[in-house]
Amino acid sequence: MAARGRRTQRRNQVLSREQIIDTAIELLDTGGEGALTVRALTERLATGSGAIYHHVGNRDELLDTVTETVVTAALATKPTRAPATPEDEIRVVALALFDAIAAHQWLATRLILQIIRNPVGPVTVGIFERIGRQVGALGVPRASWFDATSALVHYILGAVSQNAHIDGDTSGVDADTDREEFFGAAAAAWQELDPEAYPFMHAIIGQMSEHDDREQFLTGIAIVLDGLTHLR
Amino acid sequence: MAARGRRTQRRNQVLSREQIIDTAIELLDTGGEGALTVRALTERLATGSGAIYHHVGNRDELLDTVTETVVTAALATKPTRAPATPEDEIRVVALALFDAIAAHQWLATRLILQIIRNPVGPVTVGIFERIGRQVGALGVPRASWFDATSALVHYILGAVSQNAHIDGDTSGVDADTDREEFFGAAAAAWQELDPEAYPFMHAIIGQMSEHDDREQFLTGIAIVLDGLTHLR
DNA sequence: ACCTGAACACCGTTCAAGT
DNA sequence: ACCTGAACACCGTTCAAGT
Repeated sequence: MAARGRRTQRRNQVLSREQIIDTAIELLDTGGEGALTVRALTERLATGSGAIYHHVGNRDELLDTVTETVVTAALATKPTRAPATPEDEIRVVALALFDAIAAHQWLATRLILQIIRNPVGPVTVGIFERIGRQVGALGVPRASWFDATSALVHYILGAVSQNAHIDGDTSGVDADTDREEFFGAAAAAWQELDPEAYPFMHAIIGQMSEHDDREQFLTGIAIVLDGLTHLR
Repeated sequence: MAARGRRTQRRNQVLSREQIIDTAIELLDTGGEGALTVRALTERLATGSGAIYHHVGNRDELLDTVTETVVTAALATKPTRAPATPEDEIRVVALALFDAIAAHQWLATRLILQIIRNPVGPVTVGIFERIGRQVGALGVPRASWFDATSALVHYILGAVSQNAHIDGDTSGVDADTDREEFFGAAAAAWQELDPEAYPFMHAIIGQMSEHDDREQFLTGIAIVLDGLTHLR
């Protein structure tokens, strides 16, 4: 937002960091990580590669910035109804991440990568702080705050990543391989498994084809929250 | 193992799939994903690129195969003492994955990527089946098996991924940036945060620098297991 | 300060040719 | 069947040169 004021100050700046970030997101959403090339950026933005490097320094840095932008935006959107309980607020944050990854399939891997590489970065810290506050309000004793928050965050990120479905590189085929088809194929593949070697898989095929990702995600959160109450 | 018999049959096969996989793991462990190039492989194995493509078809396929190999091996190692309870067995599986990722930092992202892209692959199915059986033994009602197992697996994979620490590309600096230094830096970074904006982060700095990853991981599992009992 | 675009080093992958 | 290695198309990144 500070940059917006600057733009007019600096008269006619042709290319801006925000523009690069925005087109990068477009490219990523359309064709996955493989589609974000410096050349594709220069083409869309009608510039030279040097111009891009002048603004973002690095492809990897750009990817991190983009991830940060998307996650921050997701966490910032206010829910329609103000959350009434700490549990509600945790669900709001969790679902925001869930939806962000559903909207941007490339985000799952990038988010994890960023958290691994930069555990003190704004993304990690932002999520932790947001969830952590509720853990206190939940009645978890102070000595267990870190453990409790870690458990929640780890679950959320794990679940959310697994739910990214569909190829990260959407280059190959139709992007309309939609969820029904997807789960149908999965159920069919499970059916193929040797029932002697995989009795459990066979036992849950029915639940698999009926289940709803979002609901299952919320059930998982409920399970973890429930476990947290015993830390009291 | 079937291939070993074939090796003698086919007389003097110079290059084998296993060899390629093994050197790939070496390269990955040493220098991260960036170090696994076809050229590096041809050099170490003293062949041409065509030879490698004759055996593995694809860099990406190789990466998947390697991931599968490492995960399968990790899941196959028998614990010193046979697990007595379903909870024990779950911990055994979870810690096996934990240790595998600690030993191969590149594994975290690759594992997630594989699970996203191929949710019916042997890796995903293997982990699910292994954990799922215990969930039944735990007394979770059949109708909740899928939800319960998902919660556990998602937590495990989330937690385990976050604990990969240190750069995926170990190219840049010394790989000996060891954990003490790492957590020291993290704690210091948290200290820098604005206490007004990040009260929770400040509240847990102490726990952060004292905590043990492995123990925290087990605590998390205990929390989820505890939550599962309420599904009865 | 901001941008251009040629040049460089390095990729994954293919393929005609060899054994 | 298995391997060689040159060739191709495509990367990210740099940098002298322009405005």
